[in-house]
Amino acid sequence: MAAQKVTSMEVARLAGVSQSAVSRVFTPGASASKKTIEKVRQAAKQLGYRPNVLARAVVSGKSRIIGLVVAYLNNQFYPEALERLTNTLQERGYHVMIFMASNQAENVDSVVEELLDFQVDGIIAASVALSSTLYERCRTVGVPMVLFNRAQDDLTMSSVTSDNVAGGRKAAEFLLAGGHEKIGYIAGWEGASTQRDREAGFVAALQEAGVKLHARGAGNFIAEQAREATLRMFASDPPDAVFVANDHMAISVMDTLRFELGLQIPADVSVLGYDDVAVASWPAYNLTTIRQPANRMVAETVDILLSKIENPAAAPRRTEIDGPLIVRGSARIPEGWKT
Amino acid sequence: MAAQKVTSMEVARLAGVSQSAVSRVFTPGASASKKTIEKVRQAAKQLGYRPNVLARAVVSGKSRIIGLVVAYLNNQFYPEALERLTNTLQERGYHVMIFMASNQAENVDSVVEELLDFQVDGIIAASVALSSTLYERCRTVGVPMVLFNRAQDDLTMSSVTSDNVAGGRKAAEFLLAGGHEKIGYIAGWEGASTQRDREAGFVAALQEAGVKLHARGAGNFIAEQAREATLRMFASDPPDAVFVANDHMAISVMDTLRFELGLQIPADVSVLGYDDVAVASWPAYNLTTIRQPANRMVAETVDILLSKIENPAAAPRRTEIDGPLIVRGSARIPEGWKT
DNA sequence: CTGAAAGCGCTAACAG
DNA sequence: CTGTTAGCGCTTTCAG
Repeated sequence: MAAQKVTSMEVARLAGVSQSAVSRVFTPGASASKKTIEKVRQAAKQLGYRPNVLARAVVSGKSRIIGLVVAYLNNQFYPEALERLTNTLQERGYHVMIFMASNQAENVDSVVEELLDFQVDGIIAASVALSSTLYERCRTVGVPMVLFNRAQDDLTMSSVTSDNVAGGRKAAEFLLAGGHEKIGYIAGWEGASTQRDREAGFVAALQEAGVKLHARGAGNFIAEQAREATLRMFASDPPDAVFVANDHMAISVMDTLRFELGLQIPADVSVLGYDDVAVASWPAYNLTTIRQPANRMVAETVDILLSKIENPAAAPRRTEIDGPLIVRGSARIPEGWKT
Repeated sequence: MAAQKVTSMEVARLAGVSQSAVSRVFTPGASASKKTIEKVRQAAKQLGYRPNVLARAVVSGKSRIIGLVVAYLNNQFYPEALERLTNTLQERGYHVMIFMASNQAENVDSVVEELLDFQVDGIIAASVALSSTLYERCRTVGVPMVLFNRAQDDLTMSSVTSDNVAGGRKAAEFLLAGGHEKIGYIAGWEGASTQRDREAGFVAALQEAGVKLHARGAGNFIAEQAREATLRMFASDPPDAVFVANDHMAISVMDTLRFELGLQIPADVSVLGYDDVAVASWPAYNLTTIRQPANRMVAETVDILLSKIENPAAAPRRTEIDGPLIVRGSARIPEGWKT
């Protein structure tokens, strides 16, 4: 029966070396003679010793823990991103502590405080907004943070998003090219920069073509609210095309259109989404959408965060990754549309 | 500008008390005079002090970190469970460190070792199998573990699942009552107890009715493999009903049946799933399925784990939670079927 | 390269 | 109730 909890001291005793020798053997950047390493490894294995990373963190000041704050997981984009994020960080020798937070700013703030208590080396805030005082706090404490899939006005804050304005434009151009004239928009949560940017790009492109938004509803990024907004929007003078702020809602909009209102897609109405989550490609939906390149967004997020951890003086980066329009069958395809 | 990292010592100095007094004020079970508490709180606020929970963990031996090991997040059941798990634990004052692991046992093992390095107070293994040596290791180290949505033969291992055998039976009874005669089954990953139990219950109930399985395919819990299995199964002498080991695959099966094979559901073939994830209720699928009560499963999991943490002598619990059949439209409804 | 010694930030007896 | 004194398990100078 192995001991309850083996310390470096016990290993040292068995190996006949000092405790600090043991420490060195298990510290990446340290040096020890081949013989010592051998003896220590041997003793460690025999005892089943593994360093206590918490104690290490206390003295070294590096916990190698990354705090991840995330709001909702029912939008498929997040589980996907979360999985990649965790894997990538794991590969780089970091570990993820996860915190759920609703979008209420106060909640996010208190949650980040708890996170700081764990001496996290960095924070990834996925799709949540946080107060500037809280951000300020992270900065003075010296914990870097990057916003994932959300941006804030503060230019000192690093963030990674897709190019939402450009994405919104692409949606408009596609609908316009398809000959649509009555174009509606179903918005996400108004507090989100992603929502605002997508809409801004969309409306701007419409305007440049001399078309004004035919109808607007708010779905708040919530499926049921998107359904209600759809019902309202189609009650009278319905649009012939709808751009929905994300796929999660777009799916709900399609269901409502087809199964509650008996409309054909895209014969009666075209639907466009944003994200390209897995379900968008399922034949039952076959949703035309703007892809958010989750893998690249994750890679970039991790890059920014780790380089800031390794070099606190690094300048903040605000990355916007361009995502392509994925043409499927939920929206009329303009004649001669080139891939 | 607040200091970089404030220690209890600095607070003590400012408040004019000893360092241990500060500790006491911030330790739940400790006592201090009203005056001391007041002074300390005041000084702490002024300095922006918060206790370093890592240091606390080192000395107290309690990290209040729970390690969560999870394999895949693309099956919607897991994000849902993960969200609840995290929230519940958060409310109870614990925090979740998340580890992704593929189903390869070696991978799971190494990941659990890393987890142990963080001195986690407990482990939740969601849908992964781990070697008995690793489990043994957790036990000697004194870290309780509970299996979520998976069980193992070892009776000393706590686990929480739905009643998969009963669920399998319910599926069979419903199909039988619907008058189906050629009944197929699409299996999940054979290494999973959930898969085995669902199939066992299903086949047993069929057998008792004198019906034998018409066809069997393996989908491995992976959507694409379920599609291929479906194609194979329907190539010749197709069944008139299929029970699929989980919703994730059932969705894929439905897509294949309708869009690749041009079959009507349930007119040509009935489909039954297992889990009742969110998408099952979407009108585009409207999948009849056995519900896994995620909320109750999570509550039970947390209960078992925390009681084992608080009282290490607690006996292991193996809970199987009964889940109802949710009748929707993907399978023929037997005449006079009562809810 | 190696051991001794100091110390990370905090909790937990222990006297007073 | 409070301050003093030991540590927790580990990293990191500092001599040798």
